[in-house]
Amino acid sequence: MPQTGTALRGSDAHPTKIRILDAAEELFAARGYHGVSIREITQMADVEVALAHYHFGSKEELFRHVVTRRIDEHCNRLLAELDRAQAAAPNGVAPVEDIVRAFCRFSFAKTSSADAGWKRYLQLLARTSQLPMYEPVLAPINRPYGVIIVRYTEALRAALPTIQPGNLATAFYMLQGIVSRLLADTEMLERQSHGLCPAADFASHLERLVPFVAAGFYALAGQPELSGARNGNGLETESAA
Amino acid sequence: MPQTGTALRGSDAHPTKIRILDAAEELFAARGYHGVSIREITQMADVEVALAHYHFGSKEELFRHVVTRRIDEHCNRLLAELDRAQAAAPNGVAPVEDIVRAFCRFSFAKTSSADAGWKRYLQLLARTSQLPMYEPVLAPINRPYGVIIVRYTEALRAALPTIQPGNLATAFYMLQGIVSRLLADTEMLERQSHGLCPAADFASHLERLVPFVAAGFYALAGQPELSGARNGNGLETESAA
DNA sequence: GTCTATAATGAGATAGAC
DNA sequence: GTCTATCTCATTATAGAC
Repeated sequence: MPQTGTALRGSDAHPTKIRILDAAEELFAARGYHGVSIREITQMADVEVALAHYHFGSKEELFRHVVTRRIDEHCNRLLAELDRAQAAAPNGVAPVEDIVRAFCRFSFAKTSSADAGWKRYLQLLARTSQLPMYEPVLAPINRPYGVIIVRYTEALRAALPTIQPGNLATAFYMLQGIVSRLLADTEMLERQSHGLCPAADFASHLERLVPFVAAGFYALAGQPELSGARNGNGLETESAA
Repeated sequence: MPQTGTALRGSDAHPTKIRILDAAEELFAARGYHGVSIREITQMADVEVALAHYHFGSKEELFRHVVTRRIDEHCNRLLAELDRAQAAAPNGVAPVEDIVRAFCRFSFAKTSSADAGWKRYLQLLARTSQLPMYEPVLAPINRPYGVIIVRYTEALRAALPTIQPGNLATAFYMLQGIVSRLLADTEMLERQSHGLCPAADFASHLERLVPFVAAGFYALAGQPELSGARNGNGLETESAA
């Protein structure tokens, strides 16, 4: 009988295509795109090298597939969390704290869950998002993620009617930097805190992140927009003796 | 006459060793350790491939030299800025705002100055510090940087006597995440703000970062230490319909 | 869909003349 | 210190049998 769809192989839990994607996800997250070879990936997946090319064509295409496999669910959940926060607010305007929490909830939950695949995918995004990768690879990430930025920015503006646009964009960007670093998880926080803040304890991270970031937003909401001309505001270090 | 030290070549502005280091710094910052070949580096430096091996031995050694070339001055300046902030305080206890500013000043100034070398070095650190690199390469970075963490943590604790150790470590870690992302500079902020926050305008970044982060520190200073047992605090997403 | 075999290229590193 | 030439190995990718 001709099997038209992807079929499970007799003995293995997952079909070849999935095994390659899983291995690629793990290795790309650990060492980046250039730091991993297809041979390593197929070796970890326990399949022949040629199968990676058969299923995905090229290494670049494989990387794209690793990202696009989860990006839609990821973005949908980020939006769903925001919707939930706004629905819980009486007038539809969620407070900053709830918006910040909504932005973290799904990622933190997946990273601290038993689902190693999601954890590695989020690590991969967090670690590579700070590198300027070629557009063909980065485009499938940036396109859906752009919607998230817009929706959250709107929600934050509604929660902070007095905030200036530049302050809002920068504050949200700082939130993203914090979340990204927590998801990248190089155990730096655990080392710096001498074990007091375990890298995997995302419930604690969230309980600290929310008041920290919310207070930051409120502080910037009370600040006027910066003027274009600034002199002597603390960035010159060369002239001083 | 025998020239014992490194000598300038007749026509070029810099000696070979420096040219290789400069090219390596730029390329490693742009694409990471694995994304660059020695041949690319020597080509950009306009020297023969063999010279990279003559001067530095191996690619890994070359990368180490790129980092260690500036790490001491970098760390000394970070400490000097902190000393300056503490000296300016009447009782030697600098306020949080000044400590945060001290932590950013040197890096921000160098990145927005005309010195492209420092900008790339800081980019390299910011971009690779989120990747779990092998110890032999990362050790020369982490050793001197560890002193910075300790000194700044002590200063922050003095400024915030009521803050709990876990909250302090996490807040400082969040500050590092923000600074790191700003230095990595993939122009994400500029895109998200529709050009309102130019990536290179670090004076504005600092004016927004300081009140944001300081408010976050104050918020966490008023929070009790987290208890070990936490249930149902907002990280479960699977069960809900 | 899976395997073996191989093509074609680029990598890090070294030897030895100058 | 610098250059040419080369060694050795790993890489991506493909062709073709099963």
